[in-house]
Amino acid sequence: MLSEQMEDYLKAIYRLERDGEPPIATSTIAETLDVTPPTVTSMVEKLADRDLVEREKYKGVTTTAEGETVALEIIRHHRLLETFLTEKLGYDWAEVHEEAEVLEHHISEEFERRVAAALDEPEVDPHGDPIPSEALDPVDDVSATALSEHEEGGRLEVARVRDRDPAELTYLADAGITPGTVLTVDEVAPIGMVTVKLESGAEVSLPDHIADAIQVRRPESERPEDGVSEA
Amino acid sequence: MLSEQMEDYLKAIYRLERDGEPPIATSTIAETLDVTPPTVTSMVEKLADRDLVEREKYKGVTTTAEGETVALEIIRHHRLLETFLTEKLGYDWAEVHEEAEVLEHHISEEFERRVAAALDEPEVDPHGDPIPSEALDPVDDVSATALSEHEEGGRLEVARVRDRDPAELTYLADAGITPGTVLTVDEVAPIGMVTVKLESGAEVSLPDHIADAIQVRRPESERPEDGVSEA
DNA sequence: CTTTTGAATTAGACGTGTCTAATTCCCCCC
DNA sequence: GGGGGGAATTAGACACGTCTAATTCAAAAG
Repeated sequence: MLSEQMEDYLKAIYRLERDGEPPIATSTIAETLDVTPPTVTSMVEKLADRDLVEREKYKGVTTTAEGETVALEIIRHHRLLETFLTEKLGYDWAEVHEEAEVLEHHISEEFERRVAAALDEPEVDPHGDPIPSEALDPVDDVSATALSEHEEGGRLEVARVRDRDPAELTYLADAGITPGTVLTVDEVAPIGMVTVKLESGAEVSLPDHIADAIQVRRPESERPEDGVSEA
Repeated sequence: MLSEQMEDYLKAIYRLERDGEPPIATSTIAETLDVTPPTVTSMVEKLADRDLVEREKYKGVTTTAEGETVALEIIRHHRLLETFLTEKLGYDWAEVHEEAEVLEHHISEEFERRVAAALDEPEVDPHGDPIPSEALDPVDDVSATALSEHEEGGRLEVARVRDRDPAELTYLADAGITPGTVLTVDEVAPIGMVTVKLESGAEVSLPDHIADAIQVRRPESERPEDGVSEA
């Protein structure tokens, strides 16, 4: 699992990228998170080791697709929580931030889903900020069931990998599967597994529970920008 | 603040005390929390340093009144969360434990109050276990307002200190205020402060926000046992 | 093409929570 | 009342996230 701190760094870097110009400087991150620059350097090294950010020494960092996925996930948690606290628990909208800031790191995906459902899949939080959607538009799950139905054989682009377990993210990344990867589903091989073929020709077999985390779309479809700003 | 781990140790020790015979052995705690005995020894030393447990070397530990307060607080969080997840988010009662186990360490007192209110101050959780009450029976708050009204001048016993910030707990403990302490409210001195007099004759002035955390009752009143078992 | 200077990194340290291996202690049994 | 044996503690290590102080780098200024 990613530590709470790693999630915070990723979230901060992602936000800074949207405001200013990437790459993001060490000192900027340090100020944002209220830590010293050496601390940022060492944390950023760890993030880079896990391919969550791209790092150029002395220059700064940018998030990778994978890092961005994590950041969006946390931002989604945050905004969903703010909405929930306001709508369902009667918090004043001004006081939800602190609570959400903590809880965003500790809720499960199950909790996220249930809260979103209870709120009727909201698209903006009480501050009016857009809540990053769980699924990015024309999206399916690469899973035995979902795929045997309609996309089998077709070219698909990985849109997101909805998984917060870095062991699995790393596993997928090592196998060459990250957001942006184009793949085809080869067959719905042994029970409980899915086999996909990458553009490189490599074939990868995945257990269903991992395949389920991969969200895909048709390669050429437009990608409506996901508006995401300050929380 | 207490770490998540410290809270877990306290909760475990508290529970073990209720089952078996105190003092609780190092090895018992180790098994419960799935850590090694040396780890328990070192953690227990820290807990003892903060007066959250009483320790007898080579014998074991028992919780102090202060440690018990923390344990009960966490257990209350846990059971309130289980109830909330079940009632309001449609979780199956069998699957709430994991989620509550994590969240119990991260919700604020505000969240706790609002959840309890939303559930109509429940007294048992979905497993049927009693939810430790926020206030112990005939209880008031030692705060400027609460006290200027009815208990001014009377003898009061400290029932609980509802505060999870150890800096404040330590501050109070150092001042001689812990559960069981008998005190009188001297006057509602400068604005935003409360002055209390201890049996020792010492006078302590407290800012309202700390005084608010102290819950008192009349000294001789019965203390109906707070039924609390497994979660 | 130097020099300067401010930012970034390295070096070395610390507190927390954990571990394994070594040692010490308590207490029961003969 | 001395041994043994099992439990507990000490010793020493490590990963994490953080810090300060020292060093190195890069890019702008001359």
